[in-house]
Amino acid sequence: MPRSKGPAQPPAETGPAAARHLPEATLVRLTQYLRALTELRDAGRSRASSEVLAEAAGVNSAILRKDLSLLGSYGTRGVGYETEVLAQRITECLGLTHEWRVSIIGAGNLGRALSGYGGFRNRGFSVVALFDASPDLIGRDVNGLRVANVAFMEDVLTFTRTNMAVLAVPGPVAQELADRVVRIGVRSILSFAPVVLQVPEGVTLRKVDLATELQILAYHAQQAGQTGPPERS
Amino acid sequence: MPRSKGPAQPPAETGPAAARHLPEATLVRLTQYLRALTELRDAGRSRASSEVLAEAAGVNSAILRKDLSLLGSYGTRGVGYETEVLAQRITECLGLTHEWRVSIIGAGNLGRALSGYGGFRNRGFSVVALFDASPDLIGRDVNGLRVANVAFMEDVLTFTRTNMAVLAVPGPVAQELADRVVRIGVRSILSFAPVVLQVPEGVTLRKVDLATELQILAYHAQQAGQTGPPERS
DNA sequence: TGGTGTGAACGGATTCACAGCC
DNA sequence: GGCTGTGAATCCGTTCACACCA
Repeated sequence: MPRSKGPAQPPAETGPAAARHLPEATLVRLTQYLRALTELRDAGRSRASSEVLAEAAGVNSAILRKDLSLLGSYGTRGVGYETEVLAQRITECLGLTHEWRVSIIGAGNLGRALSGYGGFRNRGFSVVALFDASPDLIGRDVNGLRVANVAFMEDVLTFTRTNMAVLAVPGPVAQELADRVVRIGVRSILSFAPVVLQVPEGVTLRKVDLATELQILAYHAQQAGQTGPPERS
Repeated sequence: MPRSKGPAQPPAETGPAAARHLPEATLVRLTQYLRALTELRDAGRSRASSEVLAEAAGVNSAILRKDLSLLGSYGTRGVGYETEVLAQRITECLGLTHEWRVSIIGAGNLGRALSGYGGFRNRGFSVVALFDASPDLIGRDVNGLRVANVAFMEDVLTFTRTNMAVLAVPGPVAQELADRVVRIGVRSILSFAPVVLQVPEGVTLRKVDLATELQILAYHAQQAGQTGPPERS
């Protein structure tokens, strides 16, 4: 791949829909800015400075300005940012302008919790299917969705035009299900299974691991000498 | 706080329990190595090279060796690492040698899912209490735990000697509950609430945000031009 | 010979500081 | 005067390459 390191990218297109490749760390923060902007707007503020916005998003203002500058110039010097305009711009950049159809694989405790999570529908995501292998669950109604038999997953994924899959299944079956989901053409997967998953190039996989989170907390607590219970009553 | 930038830390202690401050990125990987080591050991392998171990953990071997070198010299040149010894060493570094007592605040879908998650108990974490504010849930049995009234949270946190709290509550009440948990002396919090939380210095807060994860997937999918449903049948 | 441990090079992300614009 | 947008400096983490050792 001839990726020259010359600073002069071919001009290509400098239109308002630019912002080719955003760093991962910036992406995470953009979602936080988006939430903060929505809150500010709902609170009636049509403008906000980088300082105010950064405070609401829980970051410092320098990195916020740096991040936003990657999307183009959407602020006004001496004034600040228009919450509505900026929120729209970020929404566009993140690819949230149309609905994403999410299927959740696994209707155990976690899968059911996810299917009922309100934060999805508010932000451009529709949960369109929920699968399980257990006869006790198949056919049951969960948050307005009928649990489908994972044996027929391919058909349902196709029928519902699923383009994102969430794996909420036990570790031992996660790889097999990931393979099936990928084979049918889904290229975005969020996995809660505590195992290493292999996916082919072109498929985006993100992982959330609850045990990892607690282990990291344990490390910091131990570092701070908090090996025992809190000593205050 | 006079944090000098001089490179020469006072020698202090160079014993086997060293490893003062590990970078955050390394911590995340250490938990993955630990899982991989446990799997390898359970599969009967008492030794593994950095190459094998890295493969099992889903990282490259250079960074693995770099990470492990921060814990001291626990490998043998020309041979590899003893899975048992190394697992023990990592466990020790992460502060997992004694049990951590976790309380889950919020017994909605997510809270119930977390309370039943087997990955905790296996790794040195005990779920000791589960709270909610809803009369419909208080007193009910969930995964062997009786849902406690959040109004009496302070008493129960003290009684159970809770030293880690998991917030699985709606955004609007998360800050208030975080404040109460901190006030009683808990210094490690894992939050699933989609809001920015303020905690005082000395308290470690980690956040998991499901909507953020999906939004980042959406960005990558859009980048790859997958705006529509998969086109394969 | 094979594989660890590590200095050095590299690259990416954050912070600083200020020029430029409203 | 105030605030954005951004080069420059800095910090941190990853990759490379190889000295060193069982």
